[in-house]
Amino acid sequence: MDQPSPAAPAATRRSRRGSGAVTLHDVAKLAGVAPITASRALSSPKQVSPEVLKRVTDAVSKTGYVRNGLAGSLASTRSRLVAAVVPTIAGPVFQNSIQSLTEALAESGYQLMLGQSGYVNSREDALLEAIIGRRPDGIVLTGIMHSAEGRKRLMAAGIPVVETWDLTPTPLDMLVGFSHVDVGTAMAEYLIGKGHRRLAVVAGDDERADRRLLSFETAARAAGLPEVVAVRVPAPTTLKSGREALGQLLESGAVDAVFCSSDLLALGVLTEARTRGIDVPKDLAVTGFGDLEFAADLEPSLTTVRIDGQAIGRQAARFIIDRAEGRTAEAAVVDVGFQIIERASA
Amino acid sequence: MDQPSPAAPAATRRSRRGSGAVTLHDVAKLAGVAPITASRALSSPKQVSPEVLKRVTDAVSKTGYVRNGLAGSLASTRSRLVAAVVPTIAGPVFQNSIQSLTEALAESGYQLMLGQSGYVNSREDALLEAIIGRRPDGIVLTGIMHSAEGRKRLMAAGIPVVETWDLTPTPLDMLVGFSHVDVGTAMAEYLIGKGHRRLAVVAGDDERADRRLLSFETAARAAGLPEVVAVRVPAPTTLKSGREALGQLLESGAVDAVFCSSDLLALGVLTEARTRGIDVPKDLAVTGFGDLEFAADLEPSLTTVRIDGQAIGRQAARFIIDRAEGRTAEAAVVDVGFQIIERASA
DNA sequence: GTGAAAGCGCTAACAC
DNA sequence: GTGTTAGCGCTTTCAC
Repeated sequence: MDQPSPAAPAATRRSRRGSGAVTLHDVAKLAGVAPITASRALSSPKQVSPEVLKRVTDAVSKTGYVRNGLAGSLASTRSRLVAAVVPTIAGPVFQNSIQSLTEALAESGYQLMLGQSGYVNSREDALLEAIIGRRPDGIVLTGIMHSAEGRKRLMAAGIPVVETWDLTPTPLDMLVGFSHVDVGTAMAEYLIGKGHRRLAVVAGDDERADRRLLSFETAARAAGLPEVVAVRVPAPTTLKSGREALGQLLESGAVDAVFCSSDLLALGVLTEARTRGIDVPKDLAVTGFGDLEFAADLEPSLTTVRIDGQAIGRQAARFIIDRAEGRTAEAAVVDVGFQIIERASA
Repeated sequence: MDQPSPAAPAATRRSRRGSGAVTLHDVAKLAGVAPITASRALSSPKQVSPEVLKRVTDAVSKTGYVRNGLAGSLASTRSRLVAAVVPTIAGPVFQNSIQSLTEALAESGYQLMLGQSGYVNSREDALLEAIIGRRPDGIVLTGIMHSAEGRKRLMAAGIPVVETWDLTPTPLDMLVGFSHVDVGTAMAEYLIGKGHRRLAVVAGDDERADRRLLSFETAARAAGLPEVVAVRVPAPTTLKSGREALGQLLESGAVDAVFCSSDLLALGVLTEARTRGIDVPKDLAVTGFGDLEFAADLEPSLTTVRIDGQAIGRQAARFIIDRAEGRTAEAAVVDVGFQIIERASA
């Protein structure tokens, strides 16, 4: 049965092109079944007799076969790949989301593809093209897709999309987030309720922070307070920006409460306040945003807005997997809300 | 020339299966060329006459065609996908690397696939299988691949591998990192040189931190100092762990310098020291590891070990792209080194 | 510079 | 439960 050829290594050699790797064909031949049967044995073992199953798994371990997912995806039009787009991975804000997203996906056999759009939207289009080209089973966006071009492409691609970390009356598809407007309002009311009158904001230069700032200002105005002093810093926000921002703030006059658009910024403000001998919270109330892991253990501990990033990631995964498996996703929009965590700094 | 069928939408409908999306065939037909010509027009425009190029690009924009990378990868055995494995994305340590890796890859048209292995190696095997199945053009590992099974699989797969953030005399393939042993030694010598005698370490429970700890202890012993006091904390490290660790440290007697295995841990130690009225650096020297963005702006600013995470990411990308494009990677091992950044805390 | 033919490795659809 | 057939959408090879 063997061709008169030089003694070949265990793994069968394929005809002309290809990677030279072991294929399902090789496994099937070794197990004495048809390729499709080997395929079934690997992807849905129950559909196959125990005997055949054993022969196939034996052949797999004997050859060291690893399924070519590219070929499988092409044939089945299901890639089990999910793309996530974040402004940058360097900010700690989205880490929890990405982590839980990755985990939840992995549990169901899906893999995450990561793209960074930057805070400017210029790269987004090229990124989108690269992503769609891979035919992921879903795309998770950080924030809302605003660009008309982007929306069009995404809709045309017919790939399930989850927008996150924001709320909009006009979601592209699915959505899991919370209202930045409500955050700004709630924080203003919280600080006002604590008796603060001269409010300030240190906000990163990004669109969501802007909206928190705006509603914060509106609420302050509505309460008859003096105009909110706002300092803008570049995104992504840093401790350093926070320190510098407090300096600027103090120059522009008296201020008794600062709402920072990230916990890192707040840590900067806290640090600068300390070096200047400003007592927090007595002389100055400081609040952050994100409730990062370190917020509770700062000195003073940080009053901040808790966003359940894990829940966002998990829910986004659920949404996409449900779609991919053909289950109808029951709800297209989930508002995970937020919570003001009262601690020592305000 | 048209079949007597109901007026169809712009995009041609395909025969039976498939995604229903526009294919290269559709584009080619519209442009009046063969599919392969359309393919060339898109992937190597120079090989095609200007006239044909225009007809093809017009057809692309008219149809909204997006290349199916799955099919392309299958045919060309080049996926332009690179996998990265990190213990967790939640620690800030690897962020710079991942970010610059992602960027460098994107610039050359490659995409990043992200996998989290956790700090325990149990998930690693399943992850590896999932990754290899996608036939990435390269795999970037955080740390060294130790498991024999993992090494075997990786070698068998024939995929370029870059191990990072460490050094070993027996790399799997390519390597870009630095010596943790040297870091430990250098930091011990630095602190000893500053006159400190009672050294301590707060280290995350991970294998690389272990090695820094070990060489730190060895150097202290060699200098005739009393035994180093070590506190282990769970990985990933947190500010909270740092605070608690200092508490433990103080119980075990006098200590005048602490080397923390991450800057976050060091921030915790700094915070706890302040609340206890311990003056840093007068009563206690504190050093970190990582030189995270915030280290320079803490109060006191943090003496720490700078690792150029960006360089690691960039070099890893270079390595893999060079391999993928068939250029011989000139050097298989790059030691990016490290630097002790002297600031106020020690 | 352009094209025809032949797969890449897998799975959906339809048998039996 | 298992097999046959026919692609998924692209690119390689080899012609012209």
